[in-house]
Amino acid sequence: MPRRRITQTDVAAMAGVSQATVSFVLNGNTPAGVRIGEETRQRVLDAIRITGYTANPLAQRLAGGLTQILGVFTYEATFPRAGRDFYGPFLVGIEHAAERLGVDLLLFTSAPATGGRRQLTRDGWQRLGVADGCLLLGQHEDRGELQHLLDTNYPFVFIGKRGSDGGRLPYVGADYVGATTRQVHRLTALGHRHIGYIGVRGTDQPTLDRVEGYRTALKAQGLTPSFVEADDVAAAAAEILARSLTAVVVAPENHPEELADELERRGARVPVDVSVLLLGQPHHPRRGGRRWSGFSVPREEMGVRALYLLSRLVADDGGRRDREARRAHAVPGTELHQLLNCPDVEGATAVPPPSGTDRPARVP
Amino acid sequence: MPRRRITQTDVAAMAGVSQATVSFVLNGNTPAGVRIGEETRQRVLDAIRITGYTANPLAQRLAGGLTQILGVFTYEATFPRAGRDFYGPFLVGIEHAAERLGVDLLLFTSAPATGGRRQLTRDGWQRLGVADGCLLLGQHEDRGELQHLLDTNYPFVFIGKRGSDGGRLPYVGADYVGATTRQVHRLTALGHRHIGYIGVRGTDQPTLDRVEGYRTALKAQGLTPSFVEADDVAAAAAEILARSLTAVVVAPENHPEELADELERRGARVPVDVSVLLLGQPHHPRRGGRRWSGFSVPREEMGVRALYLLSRLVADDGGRRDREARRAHAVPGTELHQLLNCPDVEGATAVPPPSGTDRPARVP
DNA sequence: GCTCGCTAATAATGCGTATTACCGGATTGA
DNA sequence: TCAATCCGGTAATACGCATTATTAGCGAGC
Repeated sequence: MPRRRITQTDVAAMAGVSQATVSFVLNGNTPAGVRIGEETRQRVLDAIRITGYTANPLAQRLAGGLTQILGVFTYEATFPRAGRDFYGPFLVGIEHAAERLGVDLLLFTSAPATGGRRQLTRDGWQRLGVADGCLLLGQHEDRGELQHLLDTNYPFVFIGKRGSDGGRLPYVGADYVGATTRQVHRLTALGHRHIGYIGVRGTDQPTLDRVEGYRTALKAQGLTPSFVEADDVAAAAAEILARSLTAVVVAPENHPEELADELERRGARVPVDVSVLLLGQPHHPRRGGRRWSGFSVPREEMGVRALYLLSRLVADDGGRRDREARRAHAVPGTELHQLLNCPDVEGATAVPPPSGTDRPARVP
Repeated sequence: MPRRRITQTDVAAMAGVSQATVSFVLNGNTPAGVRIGEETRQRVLDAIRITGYTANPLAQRLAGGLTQILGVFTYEATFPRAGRDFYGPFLVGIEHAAERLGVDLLLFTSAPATGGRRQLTRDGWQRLGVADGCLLLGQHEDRGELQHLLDTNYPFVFIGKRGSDGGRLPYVGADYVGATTRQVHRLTALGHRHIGYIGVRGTDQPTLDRVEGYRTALKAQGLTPSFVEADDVAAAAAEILARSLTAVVVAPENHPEELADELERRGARVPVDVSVLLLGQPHHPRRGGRRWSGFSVPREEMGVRALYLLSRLVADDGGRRDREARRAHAVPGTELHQLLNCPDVEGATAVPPPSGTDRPARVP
């Protein structure tokens, strides 16, 4: 009952040629010494049309070709059962790009999860091989794994800026430094002089970048940084008031909602007494919650760009010929390291400081 | 530079045996006539451990095995750029199940989209072959495509009940009939006697089921159905008031939010004057919008069950031996047709009818 | 007559695995 | 002693495709 699928051999039989001829016609390739007459070519093409033949991606790959499948590996669950949907927006972009590229997406959901984090173990390496290349999303990174990726020359692209040894790791990231800098400038333009940074200074790249942006912007304005590294919101709020800060910037993972609540509980209105700029989108938008001012991370666009970049890396790698002519002229949008702009979000949590504390820098 | 991956031949060389022996040891299979000594077996296993060998899924599949990849085909974009995220909840469940099954997911994003709908054309058939089986999500269905699926004996499972010719199509659906029936009973229990059904009666399965549930429940109560098939909310609202309905049931795609607004604009308060039960989750939950009463579709659970079912179909199909002993005792949770319960949502849009119109059926 | 050079293909091989067919030596049965 | 049986494996092949090496035919030039 399960009738075999049409193969090149079937097509060949129908056209009265050899399987190899069919392969040549399909690929348009006539590698040095092989010629196919126009008449035969047409016969083959007709046979293909009639039988509705399509290549078997697996066999192609096994024979050294490409599957037209691109992989997506997430270090955490791609679609979390609980908690915020972090990867969703990326996938929207990734899928869109995949559609345009005519490529299927392979989600590596089988990777063994150790302690909630997926590992790219040896078991996983073989599975990667099904795809022509792979997108890596998530903060976690394992030196050994990355080295192996580089060693085997397997095409991959990180989503999210890679700082350490970033030179060799292709990525598409968000410009947290620039965006954070701009947020501080928004505040100083409103007249703020005492601007704090809320949150523990972790070692993940986004945090490092936010801190750098904050530092840079304050220095440019001749102001002194004020880091509030409290463990809980209550302590943070107390510290903000103790230091008489009129504005703070805070990353989404540092509980801005709760912080604002805590501030108001202590009599400081947001934003009238304290402006709050959010360095990214809120994690758990509340129903009827605040409309945060700050910036947004272009996740969808990152997904698109990352897949395009990956696609190009695959193409470069797949076409083993003429390696030199490659980066003769860099194709725009396919640089190995891309930092996308994070557009400002107007919102409603940034206003001039209360009079009597700071003064607007310039009165219109 | 791109060092070859470890193959069975490499392992064989290290263990001093033939490639075939390695294959036998790996599969535990000793197909009638082949015997492997315990000592050799251990040597092979050691070699596997040392080299970190893992099977290449492509080669396995090509040789008639399984890839441990399951496909997901959506007739519309899986992750829509705009509009509601319909498939998301399903994917949460699907991914979770995939993780447990140790299986990767292949998203068929490359299928050519004609007029916004993906087609499963001949071009797609070959690509399907990469996966051991496939999940189909979306309302659209093409007779020819389905017939082909059945003919080729390719394992697949629909998400969403399949009515027409449903007998042969495996699916995991939601019990819209039962859930809708229950909603009407909720209303009658509150004392409503004039209950309308809002929305054009489409031919898609969920709508058919909702209408059936509505009909059944009303008949059981000795009440007469009242279908409001207006094109726009204004007309619908007018009709509701003209017919003096005290409660309506409405599917999420029929703009319940706008309908409620329109009713209140005309002086009828929701739910005081008109109770509204939502037959499913709202499509575009508003910030600070109503907390709808009604039921919810267990999409996540549907995803889980569907993938489990698919996995079983694949296993049945893959183990070509002893076909008969198969459904000797049906494994629970793997019936070919599954209808999942849609739990009630309490909400705040269902109250007893205003006194003077209807009376509570029973006063406590 | 024989080689050279060109056209138009085909035969053969490899990719990594599963599987079938076969084989060589040792032990047993008569 | 010779065949039958059993043990422990190997060789060969197929899967569907890409690619390299090779072949057959034919007209021209020496």
